Amino acid sequence: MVARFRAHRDPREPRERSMADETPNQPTEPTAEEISEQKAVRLQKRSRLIEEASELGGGAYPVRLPITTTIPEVRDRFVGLGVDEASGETVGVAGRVVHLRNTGKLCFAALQSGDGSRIQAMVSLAEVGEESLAAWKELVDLGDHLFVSGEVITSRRGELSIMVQEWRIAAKAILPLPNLHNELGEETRVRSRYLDLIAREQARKNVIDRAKVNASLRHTFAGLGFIEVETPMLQVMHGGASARPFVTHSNAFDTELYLRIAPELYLKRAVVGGIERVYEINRNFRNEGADSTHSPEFAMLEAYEAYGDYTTIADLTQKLIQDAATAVSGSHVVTWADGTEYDLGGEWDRISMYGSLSEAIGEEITPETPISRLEELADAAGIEIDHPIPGKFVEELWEHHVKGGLVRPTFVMDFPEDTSPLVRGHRSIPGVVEKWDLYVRGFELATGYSELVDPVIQRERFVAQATLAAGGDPEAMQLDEEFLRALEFGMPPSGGMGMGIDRLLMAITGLGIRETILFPLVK
RNA sequence: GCACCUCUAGCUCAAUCGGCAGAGCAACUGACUCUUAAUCAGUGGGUUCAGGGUUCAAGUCCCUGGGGGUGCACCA
Repeated sequence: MVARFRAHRDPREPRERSMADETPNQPTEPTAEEISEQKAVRLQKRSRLIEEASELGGGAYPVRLPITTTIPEVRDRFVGLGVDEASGETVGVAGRVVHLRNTGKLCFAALQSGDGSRIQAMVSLAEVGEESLAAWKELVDLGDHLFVSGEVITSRRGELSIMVQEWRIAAKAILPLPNLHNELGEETRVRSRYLDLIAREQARKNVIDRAKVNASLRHTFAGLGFIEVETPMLQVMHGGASARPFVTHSNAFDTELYLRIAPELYLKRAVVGGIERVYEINRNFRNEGADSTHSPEFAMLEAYEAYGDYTTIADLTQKLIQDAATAVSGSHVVTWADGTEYDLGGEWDRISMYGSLSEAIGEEITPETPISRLEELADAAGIEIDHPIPGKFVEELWEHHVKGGLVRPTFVMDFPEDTSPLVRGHRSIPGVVEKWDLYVRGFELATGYSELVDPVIQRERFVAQATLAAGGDPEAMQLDEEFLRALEFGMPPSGGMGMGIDRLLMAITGLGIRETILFPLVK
């Protein structure tokens, strides 16, 4: 039997078999022994459907079906139907077979649509006749897409059903669906996300929530007069962040190109050009480690607001996130996948890094605190630091003493100057810069600045970075002469912000990063 | 990069001390006009991730490589 259908399926097979002896390393079609029993059976059914297309109507993969409505619509419309009632209305719907019970003269199938809603199809000998019923039993498998038309009724058990008058295979599945009663293993969920989407409500919800968040962000921006732009992802030189880039090659220009690590330098050019409220939502690529909160490619939001500063951009960030939370859960209180409720509402705390650290250790720490004292405090806390500069000690001490205690969303403001060389100095406090990090759910969700717009200082700092790059630091920025030239024409004072979209989803849904990405990179 | 855990049927998982490789669902044959993880009778299905080693005997122990996960380090 297997040999018979294979002749239909693959006419090249005899040739390949003879070639296999001469070139055993060439990839060949799987032999009959390599195809699983279940796949072989389904391939036979597929062949039969195609051969007998005229009799059965449509074959295995019809191009068009007389669909009149959707499964969720039917469920909605006939919600009031009682038990063992007939509606008198005929519909035609399609869905994937996720449950199948064939008894002697009455067969049942549950059809599932893409949103996960289901409806039962009942195939009765009395309605369709012997031939159609027999064909149903022989040809319909779990996992097939099926079209049915018939009257909407409820079964004796009260299940909303379609009493089938006509049915057709809408698309024959030749691989068996996974067992829907157990969750897929974690690896299969990620590698075969399409199966995860069929099997798991949460997987479908994740996709929809992400779309809601993206739509909400754009809606909020639009309401505030921000313009969305798209800037280069292939860049001649990488800049705007400290990170290792992916390198690729352009045949047309015969040059190395970098996948961008940040859109910052282009968005600032846009601000120079007069697009005073500008943002981009797109992918960044960083050739670094991957773990539960880092992905090599990740969606990033960057926004710049001319005549704003790091406080106005913090206001904007809070509104963007609160609106997104509302779009997903209907309020500022979100419910994570584990059932925890998390409140993103209200005005978020804005604490200063030095102030909160001082409070936590009961000792006044300022940019003037001598490095010897910082070293003692680090030793006491068991912190080791590779490149001992005062700001690094302050940041590490802050992470050790304060970070873990942040539960509510919190802006941590005013960072040490020596660890943030590319940020504008604070307007009134020497030694610190106008930068904040937003912590939500214990991780850094966004970062904002009063942007450095002085072209002379920017050039000095770029030169310093370029010196590092020349010295072999793979993360140091290159000197972007074109960007500096743009700044020299004058960039208005601006607030700027960057936020990881994947992390925003994590904050709203409580999921790991691989769950928030539909198709995460896997080897 | 380092350490630990893990990989078995289409899917989810068992397999005691190294001793015949199993279950549920799925599949196949048959019965059943209200099933919905149906029931009943019967049947088939395995390169135990790959390669090497130890042993009378390896899913199990050892080595090398690969995939996945977790922690640490690095990193925004």
